[in-house]
Amino acid sequence: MATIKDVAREAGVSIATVSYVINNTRPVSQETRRRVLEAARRLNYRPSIIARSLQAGRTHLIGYSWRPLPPEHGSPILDRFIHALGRAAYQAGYHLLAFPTPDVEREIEIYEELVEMGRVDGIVLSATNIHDQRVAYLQQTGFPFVAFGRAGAGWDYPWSDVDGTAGVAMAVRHLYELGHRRIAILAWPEDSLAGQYRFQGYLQGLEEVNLDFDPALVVRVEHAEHEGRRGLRQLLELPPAEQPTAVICVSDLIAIGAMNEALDRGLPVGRRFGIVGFDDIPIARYLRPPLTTVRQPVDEIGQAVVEQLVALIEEQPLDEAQRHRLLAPTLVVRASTTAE
Amino acid sequence: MATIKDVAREAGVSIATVSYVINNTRPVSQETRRRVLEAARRLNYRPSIIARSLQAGRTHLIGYSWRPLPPEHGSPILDRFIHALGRAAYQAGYHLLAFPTPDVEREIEIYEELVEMGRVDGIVLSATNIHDQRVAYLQQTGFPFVAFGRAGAGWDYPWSDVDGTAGVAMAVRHLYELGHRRIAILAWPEDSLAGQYRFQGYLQGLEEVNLDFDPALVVRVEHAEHEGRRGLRQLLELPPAEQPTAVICVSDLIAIGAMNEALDRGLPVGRRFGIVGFDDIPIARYLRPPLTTVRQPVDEIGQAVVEQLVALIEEQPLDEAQRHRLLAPTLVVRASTTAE
DNA sequence: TCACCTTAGTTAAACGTTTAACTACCTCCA
DNA sequence: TGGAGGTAGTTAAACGTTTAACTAAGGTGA
Repeated sequence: MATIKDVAREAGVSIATVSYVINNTRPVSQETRRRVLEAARRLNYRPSIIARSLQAGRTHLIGYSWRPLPPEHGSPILDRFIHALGRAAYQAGYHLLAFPTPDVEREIEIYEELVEMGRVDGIVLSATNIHDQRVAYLQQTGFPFVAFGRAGAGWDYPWSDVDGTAGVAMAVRHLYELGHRRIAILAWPEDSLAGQYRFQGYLQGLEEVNLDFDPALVVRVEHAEHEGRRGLRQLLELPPAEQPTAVICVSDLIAIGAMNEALDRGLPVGRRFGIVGFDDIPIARYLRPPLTTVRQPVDEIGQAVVEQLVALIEEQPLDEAQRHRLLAPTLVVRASTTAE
Repeated sequence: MATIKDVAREAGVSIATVSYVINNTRPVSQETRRRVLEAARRLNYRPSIIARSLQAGRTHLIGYSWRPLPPEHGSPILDRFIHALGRAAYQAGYHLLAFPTPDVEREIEIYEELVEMGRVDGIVLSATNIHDQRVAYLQQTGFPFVAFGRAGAGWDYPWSDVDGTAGVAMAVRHLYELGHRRIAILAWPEDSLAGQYRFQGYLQGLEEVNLDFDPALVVRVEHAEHEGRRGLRQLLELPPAEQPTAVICVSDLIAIGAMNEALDRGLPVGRRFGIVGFDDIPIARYLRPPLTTVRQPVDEIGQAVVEQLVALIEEQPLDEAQRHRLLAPTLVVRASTTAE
């Protein structure tokens, strides 16, 4: 591997001159520049990124970690998010260091290691929770970080997020327009931040179309298929007149559970009994019936968090609109709400 | 951020001594060692990984790139593979640098950049194809790399792979035992290496159970849901007596297409008309009916390729058994072949 | 003619480690 | 008594860059 020294020798100049030519950081005479460039080309020279990093105190690496989920869940959104991050990072001149964290206990150690060894310049967080120790740690050390997902009360840091409220409200309006008047929701437990916003969208949607809120139509479920099933069962235990004619689910996995339960019971999923998911996971369109769902703008979020993080790292100021970015989801209408 | 100099000053020794203590690389007296450790603890010292990298000429980073797939496909296996790689890399003292490559044209540039700047110590390839320019480049430069997926003819490099042949043969036996005598396969085009091995498993399975090979029962399809549908349609255009009673699909996505088409036509998917997939994607178990499928041992493969790559990087010899590792998949039997 | 500026280049320090080579001291035994 | 050997530590070079400070040469204006 050729170094700057080799190029300097080959071109008959000092290494400083080579550096100035390569980085275009000071005027160099035509002739010398030509010789240097020529020598660099001949030797196939590339500056060592490590030496640069040491000198500059920057690695041009951004870290992203995710928590392992049981394989039967998959984590389609975060998977797509990794892709989006990688792409966006590359465009910004960075690379992505991706590390799955083991158990939540040892998680913070890994962050400390990465930060304190100077492995990465900044960190992207996702799936933050209310009292997130990673946030506490990073905030306290002043290390650059951003999150996919809004900050909990008491925190203030840059984030980008999907506007779950708008997404679910859209779903409510969609169902209302199809004639539904008793619309239920399978929501996450109250300690889920993202779940709260989506639930707000439910309330907001009901208000927009002038429907009364009925607590009996809200079931709190965990993120699992069998929980979706359980949620629907619980709704169907209501007296017939009080049963919903449509159900909004706070994730596609839950929607799959609800749909499976409905179909098992012979409910006509479609126009008469509507089911809406959230995420638009890749197979949503291939389910039977294909699932109407709220699509998260994952690529845009990846792009947004990288922009924010790079600004932080490079110490460019962020105004309020850039610090907190809420991206609009889209409603993808399929047969699970429209099939006759 | 404290450096080794700070620790040396604090402990009243030279930086060399600190280094020897930290790395346990030469005997140091009890007392001095105690003082150094104490100082390091007080200053919360961590060796800079960049400085170490520069000195050692190793980054302890391994690169993994994947090609972007259209979002309606998802790439569940490669997604799980990233997780597995990250975990395995961490355990081996490495980190994972994950980079999606843009168009195939500019792909090779990115590899050159990473390799020649010394960004990573080694590279993991996946989805290699017959005349893979990445393989050609890496082979030629002698840079350490391994692949998830076997080498094409003419190449020789370390790889780990799932034994697709065994997996499909298993599926054939399973269907045979259920009483099927006309078993079809929706296979990938012939230029797919992985597809070839799976197809071999089909032939091998037929032979094991003494069934004749019928070319009419083989349909070549691309990796897409609508291709699975098309494949099944084509099979059902055969005269009734020649139609298959079970179909093995070379991927779950194709199986989903085949299953959707079968159900649309009122075929009783299950014991009487069996469908088998390949991959065991996360939602396979939640399909209706749940999909019988061949599960790829993705975690083990991730582990295996990292072991191979680290051996290459650290110049430990690999014997033949370690150089090429074929991992057994498992057949996950669900209702798509057993439901009454 | 001389001081000063400009231009084009070089020298050397710095980034934070590791490690080979060296020094100083002590102990041991012939 | 003195050399050999061992122990515990230090010095300084090296890894490959960037960049501030310097030098040398030529041009310019008073």
